[in-house]
Amino acid sequence: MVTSTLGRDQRANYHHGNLEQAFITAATAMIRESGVEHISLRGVAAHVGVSPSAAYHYFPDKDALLSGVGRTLFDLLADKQEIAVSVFTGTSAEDARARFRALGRSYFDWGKNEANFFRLMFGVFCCLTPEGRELERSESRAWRLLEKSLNDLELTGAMNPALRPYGEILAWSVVHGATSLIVEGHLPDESFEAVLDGLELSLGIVHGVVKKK
Amino acid sequence: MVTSTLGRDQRANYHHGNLEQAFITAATAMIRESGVEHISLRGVAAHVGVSPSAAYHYFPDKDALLSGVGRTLFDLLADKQEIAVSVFTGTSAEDARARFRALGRSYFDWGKNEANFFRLMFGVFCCLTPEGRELERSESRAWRLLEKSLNDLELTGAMNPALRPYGEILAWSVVHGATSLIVEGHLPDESFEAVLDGLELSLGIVHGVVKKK
DNA sequence: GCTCTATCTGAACAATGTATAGATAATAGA
DNA sequence: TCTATTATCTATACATTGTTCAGATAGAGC
Repeated sequence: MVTSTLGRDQRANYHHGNLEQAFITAATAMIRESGVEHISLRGVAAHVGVSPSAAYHYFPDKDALLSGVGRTLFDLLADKQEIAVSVFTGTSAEDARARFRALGRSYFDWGKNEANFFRLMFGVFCCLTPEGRELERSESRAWRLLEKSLNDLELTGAMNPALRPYGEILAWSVVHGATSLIVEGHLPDESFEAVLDGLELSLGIVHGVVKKK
Repeated sequence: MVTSTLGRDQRANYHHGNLEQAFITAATAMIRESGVEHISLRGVAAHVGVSPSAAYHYFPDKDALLSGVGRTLFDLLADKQEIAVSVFTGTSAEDARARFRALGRSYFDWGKNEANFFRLMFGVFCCLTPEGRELERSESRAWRLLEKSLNDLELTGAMNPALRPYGEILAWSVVHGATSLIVEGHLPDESFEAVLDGLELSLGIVHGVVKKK
């Protein structure tokens, strides 16, 4: 049924299909509802239906498993953001602005609805190396979405060009900071829309492009 | 030597002076150089020179100890910020702007130089209740410093009054977000000054108050 | 069918958070 | 000053954790 060249892939089905993926999937589900701080390797193994030691054939230690989860979460967030942006397809300044807000809001919604994911991604448990993270940032889909959104804002005249060089890091900082502070309970939920309003105002107002309504 | 009315305080010196404070002090020192994720209650107790069980007379569990550390760290940060701001005493727009930057920079410096502290304060281990945190925010010295700084900016004409309602949450979000992202390695260190530049520009530019230099 | 190798299990270990019973020392009252 | 009391700390124990390692097992290749 399976050719010999697929032997290796087939052998990966030994007992549990792709056990590495099974571990990441189970860990993700358990983290989602309990938070990283309450996850044990043994618990994940039990959930997968496998002995704890089995994990060590795929991950050097528990941290590596959590980092694996983290990587998939960054991908998931990027998915959400791509979908959120794709809703607005026009080329007007209003559309560019809608895309920009959708981008920020999807980030916040993710943090709010998946707080345990958010805390893992940006917390102490997701030990991606600084090099790996730097690479990830420059290559990431989310970063390119942000770049594109800001380019649109500038091209449609919805943004002060003088602020363009600060665009990505400023927008990411604002949105990430507000999300973090709200998720951890330091600011009330309503703050996020206000922060978005303020950001939009402060980025665009010099051109007199006053947001409607 | 000690009057009977001080008996209770004196009894607190039983064996180790104020053991509760000793635990917090030791935990703080150990967290500072190793990070919360590597701290054990037993290790802290050993460092204090006391049996692990002794901790349970002052803290219901390990989390409570860490929260205690967190509370002192918020105080320490506020101290740093008060000192940073106090350097600039003038009443000009330039001074107001200098105070504003000093406030942000002291926040970032804290995060950068005391990354382990920063991660505890805003991470998953510092489980202050949402109510307590909300209270803390509105009452905190740091928040009042920020309020005052923004008032100064507005009064000296260094800031667009239309943005004043968003001032605190916007500034805190930007500075906290940039600090977090840099501390966790998602953005390079140099980003912070750029973010501050961008923030200052975006807050003030409508008035044509262009920063010198 | 036999051998080999990847894959997983079982048992073990040290370290951890925490509970409980008891020891110890300071205080209060006589 | 002696005794009883109470706050403070210790010793011990237990379940759970991450991790290691020797061995069992099942599938692949001949």
